[in-house]
Amino acid sequence: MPQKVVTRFAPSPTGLLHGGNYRTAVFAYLFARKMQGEFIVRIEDTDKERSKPEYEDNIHETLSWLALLPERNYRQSGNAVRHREQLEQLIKSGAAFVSQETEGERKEVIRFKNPKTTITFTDAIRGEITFNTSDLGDFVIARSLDEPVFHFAVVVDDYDEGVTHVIRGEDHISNTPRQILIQQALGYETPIYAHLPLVLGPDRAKLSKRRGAKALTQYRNEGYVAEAMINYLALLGWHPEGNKELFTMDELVGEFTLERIQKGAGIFDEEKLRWFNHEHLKRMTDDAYASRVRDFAKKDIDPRIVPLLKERAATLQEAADMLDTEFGFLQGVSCEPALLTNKGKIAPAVASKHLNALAELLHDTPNEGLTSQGYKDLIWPYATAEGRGDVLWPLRTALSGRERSPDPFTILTLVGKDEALARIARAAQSL
RNA sequence: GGCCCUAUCGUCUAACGGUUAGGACGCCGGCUUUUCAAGCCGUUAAUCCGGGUUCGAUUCCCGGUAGGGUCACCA
Repeated sequence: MPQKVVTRFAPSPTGLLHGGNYRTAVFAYLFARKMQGEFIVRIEDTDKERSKPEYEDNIHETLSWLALLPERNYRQSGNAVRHREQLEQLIKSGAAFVSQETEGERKEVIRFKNPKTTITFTDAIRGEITFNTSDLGDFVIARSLDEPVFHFAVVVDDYDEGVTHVIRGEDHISNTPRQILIQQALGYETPIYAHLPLVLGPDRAKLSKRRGAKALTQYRNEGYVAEAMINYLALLGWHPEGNKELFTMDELVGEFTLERIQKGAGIFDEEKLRWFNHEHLKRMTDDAYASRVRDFAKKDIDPRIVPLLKERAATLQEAADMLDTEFGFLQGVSCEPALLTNKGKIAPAVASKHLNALAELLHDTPNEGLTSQGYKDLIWPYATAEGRGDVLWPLRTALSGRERSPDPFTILTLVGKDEALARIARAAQSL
């Protein structure tokens, strides 16, 4: 029976993580699930100066938002006993030594004795990569027996946690040879490496907080949904066979392969993310959609407008905003003459004449109301005869009180005949 | 600078020696239209350059160029 696949996401909690960071998590998660293995998360907090609990919390929060749930959770600082033990062993075996320093912050650090050899490993995405380790020198693996440095701690942790596939960013390629050196000195098997292409910002530079890359949680705050974010991230640097682009998490798991990961870097494109978001929003059931908007906007939402909202809003934020703008007419209207006349383009007398005529037309309709199409059938002949712009603009603004809104027929079905008549009368009066 | 990685429309990408180089986002145009959206249709747009290999290169090899990564007592 083949060894069970274990992948890991190993971020350091030294800041808010961006899309590039989480794309790594997406790939590691997808691959683990595809192989029916385990996905684990390890918080690399060996840098005690810069690691902050709030960043760690943010990582877990984001991961659970994205539904990238790990089988196991670790914190690197929790493995201190093993680190010390393995460090001592390395020193005892002569593979590492305590070095007296003339520069730097400490008098003594622990260095790895570089065997000055050639390391070749097969990257699952790029193929064979060869390094000569000579120019690495005797690199530092710990500040002291109890303060291991990244290169050393990752090696021990990955081994102890049974990690079989190290899926990480391309920026780690040049770290790989020294990690392999440590593995060899410790007698560990080298895992399979898969170095992902970098995610770049619009400026073509590596995505970074300094350059304005957003924390992923910010997208959530801006009304992006996890389904869309996962879908977008998965397709940034990877592509399944065929032209399909919209996927659920389970579909992605089914299609995922390391072989189809891109080698070249990709740019994070918010426009495309927005499109994915809208598509995923549109695919939700009305109930699911309503509850998302309700949770996001912290407001109740009229179930009747859900289909309209779905069509118009690309993000939950936009939907929430429309509750007050495009759909604000549900709460009532106050109408300005300037709006009713489209800033004077329609003569007030003409507008009020049409409004009164429309009121008469509506008056004779059944009280239970018509469908949107029904109202259109009722009004259309009159509007066409009198000039659609002159008739429909005053009608729509009288009913909506807004420059932008759904069409008047739709509004009619939503506010009902009586309320509509009241609004029309009030508008006509104001002219 | 040394070492390493990479290179198809503006962007994300398909092609695994033979295609009019396909799709998607965006852009632009049209249709629809009372507004704003949405929707539908359409247009524009790419194999970095130079050598090989081959009957035939986006595809394989070499070189160049460009971009990126990395050279910490950060991860």
